[in-house]
Amino acid sequence: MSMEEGKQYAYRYPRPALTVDCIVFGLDDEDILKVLLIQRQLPPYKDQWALPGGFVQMDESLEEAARRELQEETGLQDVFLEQLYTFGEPGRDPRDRIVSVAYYALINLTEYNLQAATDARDAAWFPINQLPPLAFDHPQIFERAIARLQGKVRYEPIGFELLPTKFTLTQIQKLYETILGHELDKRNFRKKLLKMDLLIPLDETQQGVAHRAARLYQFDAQKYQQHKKQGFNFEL
Amino acid sequence: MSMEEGKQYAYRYPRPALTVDCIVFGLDDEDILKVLLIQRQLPPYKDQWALPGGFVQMDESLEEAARRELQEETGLQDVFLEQLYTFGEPGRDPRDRIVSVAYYALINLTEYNLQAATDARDAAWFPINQLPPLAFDHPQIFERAIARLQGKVRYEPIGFELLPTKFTLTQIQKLYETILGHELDKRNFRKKLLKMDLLIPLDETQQGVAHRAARLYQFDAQKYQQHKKQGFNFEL
DNA sequence: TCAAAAGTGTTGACGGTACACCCATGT
DNA sequence: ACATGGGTGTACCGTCAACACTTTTGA
Repeated sequence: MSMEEGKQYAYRYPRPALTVDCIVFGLDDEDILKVLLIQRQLPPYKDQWALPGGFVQMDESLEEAARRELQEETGLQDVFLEQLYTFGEPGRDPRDRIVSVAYYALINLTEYNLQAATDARDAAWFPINQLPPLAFDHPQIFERAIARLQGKVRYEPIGFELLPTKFTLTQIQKLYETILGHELDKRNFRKKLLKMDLLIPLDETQQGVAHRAARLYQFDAQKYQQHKKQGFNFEL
Repeated sequence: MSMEEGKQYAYRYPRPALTVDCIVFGLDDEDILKVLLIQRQLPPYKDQWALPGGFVQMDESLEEAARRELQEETGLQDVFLEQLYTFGEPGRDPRDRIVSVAYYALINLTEYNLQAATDARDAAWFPINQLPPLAFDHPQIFERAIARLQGKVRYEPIGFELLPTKFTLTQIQKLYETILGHELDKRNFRKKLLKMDLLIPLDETQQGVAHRAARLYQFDAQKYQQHKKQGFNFEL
């Protein structure tokens, strides 16, 4: 069918509803990787947990819709947000034909005020390996998000989006171990990471630990952009 | 906005139309990488070239819609098909709000009868670096498809989907050179590829060439699946 | 002084890259 | 015999993986 015929078809026939769903990853104070879920208050799947999401409005782009949802749920703006995949099996919502464009977001929970999200009686953060049963096809969406995250942290420095601006090398190593699901060699990891020349060592150490305090670092996003233009490839 | 509120919203307010667009890559007799385009017969963008596509029906999944379109345009079934990205800027179609889920397909043009596609007065294959001006935001869709292809051929053996079942090593090298946009060293390329043990060398050579005939090989998809399960990673 | 994590180098194996010539075939 | 691509091996270098002990700090 050509687009022209299709256009007329579109007038005559019903259209699927279009939503966005967000998989919001956050790293908490204890360096645990968590996902934001909403407890449903109405059927179907009443009282079950689900990904935050909502309908796309006629005058906003898909990404704008996702950012709006995110803003409404967490109060956060300017976070890392990327389209993940579009889910459209006819039976995925029992009420109606609903196609959902999934986005995933990376935020760091330590530095911002997320009371709005965490205080809300119907929203909560769950460790990624202790999720409750999820509504709809949200388990599949979550699986795909994890897979994307695992793939992408290896060749793009998106892990830093989850960390506070100042972090220790151990923090980022633990984060990578959590995301990738296996342990990494400390010396090799540090060597590789530091050699990339993307971290600014600070004259500051972590505070309040009962052992030698680790040096803090900052990710140099500007330098990364420069290097990238010159063909440099981040890889861990 | 929660899903529940959204549901009611969905009843009261208009929905975007939902289409699929297909970027169909094919390798022709002369090992040129081409894309299938359709010439539009109605405004907007009348007489311009566009990606094949059409509206998603209420009872079919997104991938089913893409396969149906593909079947209608090329007559082909069981081809490699993967979701690429969903495009939903409000202004991308001047007539109406249309959100399009893009898929890309890989087919080999040498072995199948594509008269249906090529004979059609309004469909034609264009070399990927000699495209005519495209309608709508199709240039962006195409760009993203190329980028995906470039990324994916490096770590998944999808290049073979474009080749005939029997091919020479030079053929696949040229294909990689075309997709990646730079030349590769012949000896190193062969060494790496053959070491993976995924190619079955045949007792057959190419025919009708005015020089020494090259050996033909076949991709061993079954062996690839086995290796993959055991943690093997294709990489070129 | 103990516990707990920070920090630091070397070696051997492997894989990547660069590179040039002879061979087989058809015209 | 010539033109055209087919086919092959080696040497160097950089990167990765494995591995253990000393240092600092707070309790």
